[in-house]
Amino acid sequence: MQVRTRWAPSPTGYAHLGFISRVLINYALAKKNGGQFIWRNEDTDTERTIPGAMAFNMKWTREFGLDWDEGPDDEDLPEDLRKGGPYAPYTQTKRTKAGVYDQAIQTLLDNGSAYRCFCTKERLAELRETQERAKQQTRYDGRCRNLSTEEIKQNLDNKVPFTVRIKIPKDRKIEFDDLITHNHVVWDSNEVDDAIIVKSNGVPTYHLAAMYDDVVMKVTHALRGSEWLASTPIHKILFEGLGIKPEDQAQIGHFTVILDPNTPGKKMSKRNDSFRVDALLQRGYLKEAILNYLMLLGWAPKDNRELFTLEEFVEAFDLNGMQKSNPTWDDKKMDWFNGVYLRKLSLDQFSERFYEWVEKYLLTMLPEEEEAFRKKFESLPVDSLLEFARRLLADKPARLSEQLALVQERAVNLWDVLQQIQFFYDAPQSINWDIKQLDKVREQLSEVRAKVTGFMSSLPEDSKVWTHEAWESGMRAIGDALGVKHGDVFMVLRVAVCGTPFSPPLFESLQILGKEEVLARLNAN
RNA sequence: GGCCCCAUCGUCUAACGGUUAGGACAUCACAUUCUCAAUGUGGUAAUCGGAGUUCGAUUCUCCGUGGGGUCACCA
Repeated sequence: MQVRTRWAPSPTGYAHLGFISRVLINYALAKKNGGQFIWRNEDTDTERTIPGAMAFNMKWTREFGLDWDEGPDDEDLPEDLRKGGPYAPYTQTKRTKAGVYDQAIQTLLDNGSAYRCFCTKERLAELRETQERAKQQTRYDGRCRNLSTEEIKQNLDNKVPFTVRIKIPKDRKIEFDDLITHNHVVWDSNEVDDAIIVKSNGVPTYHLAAMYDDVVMKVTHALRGSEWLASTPIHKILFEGLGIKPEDQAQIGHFTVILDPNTPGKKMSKRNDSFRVDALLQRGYLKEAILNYLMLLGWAPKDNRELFTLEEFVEAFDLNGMQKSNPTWDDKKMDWFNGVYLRKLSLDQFSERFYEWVEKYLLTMLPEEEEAFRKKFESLPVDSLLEFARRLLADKPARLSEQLALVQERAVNLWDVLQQIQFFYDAPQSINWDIKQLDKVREQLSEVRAKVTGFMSSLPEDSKVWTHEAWESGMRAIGDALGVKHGDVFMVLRVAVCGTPFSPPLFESLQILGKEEVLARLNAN
C-alpha cells in the first residue's frame, strides 16, 4: 500500500510550533514508508481567511526542512512555494469552483444520506438560545429532516436559500479505531447532530471537503488535531453515504496538543507570538534543535533515545510511540537541546550558522515580528545589539571565528552569542563597579586596578607572544602582594575590559583584544 | 451540563501483570576552575484517590477526582 499523509491547515492564522510538530509526524509517517506527504489548503471559510497566512506557514514549514510532495500551486503563492500534483488543485475554494464536490453532494442528496435545510440563520440562533435557556443540548431539531418532495420543490422554486445537512441515522452505534491513541471509540448515533456539510453559498464545510478530498487524493492516514475527535462520527456516516468502503477510507488518528507552560492546561495560542513558527528561529535557536525537541513532545521511542536528526527520526518513527496525553512545552529543555546542537557544530559550521542567522532571521524580521522580539528582550539593549549585528554582517571581521570559538560552549542560542562577543568590538560604555562579585576587593579596588594596569603594560606589545603561564603568574603575584584573593584580581581586570562579571576565558580574550585596547579600557571608565 | 478523551518525579517520558519504578531536562551537592559556561560524579524527586480481579496491579475492571476536547452556515 502506498502511504499518503496530508497536512491540511486553513489559512486563518500564523502557525505556531504545534503546527510544525504535527507536520513532522505526518511527514515522518509518509517518508518512513516511502510514501508522499501532501499539503492541502483548506480555505473554505473565506471570511476568516487571512491573506498571506498560507504562504507564511508554508515558508516557515519549509524553513524547518519539512517539504511536501504535492500541494497548492495558486498564482497568489510565491513561485517557489507552488507545487501542484496529480490531484490538483490542492486548494479547496478552487476545487469548489471546479465542481469537484458537486457529484458527491448530489449522491448524498439522492440516496437520502443528506438533506436540504431551509432554516434561516435566525431560526437556528433562536433555537440554540431556547435550548440553552432550557439547559438542553444545543443541536438542530431536525425540522427539515423529513420535508416532502413537494415542500422541497416549492422552496427550491421560490429560491429559498438552503444548506445541506448530513442525515445521521437514528439508534445506531458509530465506531472507529484511532490510529494514534489506539482507542476503539463508540458513539450513540442519537448523540450526533446533523451537521451542515454544504453552506448556503454552496461551499462545502470541512466535514465534506476534507473527507472527500482525502478519498479522492488517496490519503491513507489522516492525522489531525484532537479537536476533530468529536466530529469523527459525522465523518464515518459521510463515508457510508458516499459509498466508500472502509478499506478506501483514510485511517484517522488524533494528535495531542502542546500546552503552554505560561497558561497551565491551555494549548499554545496563535495569539502568543513567542510560540509562532518564526519566533525561536529569530531568537537564535537552531532548526534541528527545535525539530528534535518537537519530536519528543508527544512521541517517544522505546529506548528513550533523545537525539535525532530529521533523517534519523524518520527512520525511527513508529506510530506506537505516540502519546495520549498533552505535553507541556519546557523552555529549559529547548535550551538544552539547542546547546547540544550548538556545541556539535565545527567552528566553521558554527561561524556559518551564526552569519546565516544574523542575515536570514535576525535582520529580516517583519515589523510585527520585531515588536514581539523586542518585547521578549526588553531588558536588553536591543538596538545596540541589532546595530552591532548589522556591522558584523557588513564587515565580516577576520577574527570573528576566534571569538566564536571562545563562546561556543557557553551560549544557549545565537542571540546569546551576539551578546557575548559584542565586547570584542565595543568597549563597555559605563561600567557598574558596584556588583557583588567585587565586594571582597571593594577597599583595594583602585589599587588592584592600578597594579593590573601596570602589569599589562609591562607585557610585550604583540599580544600573540604572550603566554598564559607568564600572564597568570603575574596576575597572581599582584594578589599576593596586595593580600587579595587571586580570583578577585582577575575579576577586576575582567570587569574593566569586558564590562561584566561574566566573560569568555580572560587570557584568550585579552590576546584577541590586543595590548593597546586592553590598556585603553583599563584607563577608561 | 451531555458526549468523548486523558492521568508515572516540577517537565518530557520508560517499564510481556512480578523492576530497589529506569532515563532526560530542571534542581541540589561535590569535582574541575580566574568569572560564566561546558564537563564528570552523586543526591532529592513520581505511579491522582477508593474499591475489585489476581499469589502479585503503574499495568486489567469499576467508581470517584482532576485536566482537556466538543456541542457554529469555523476549521
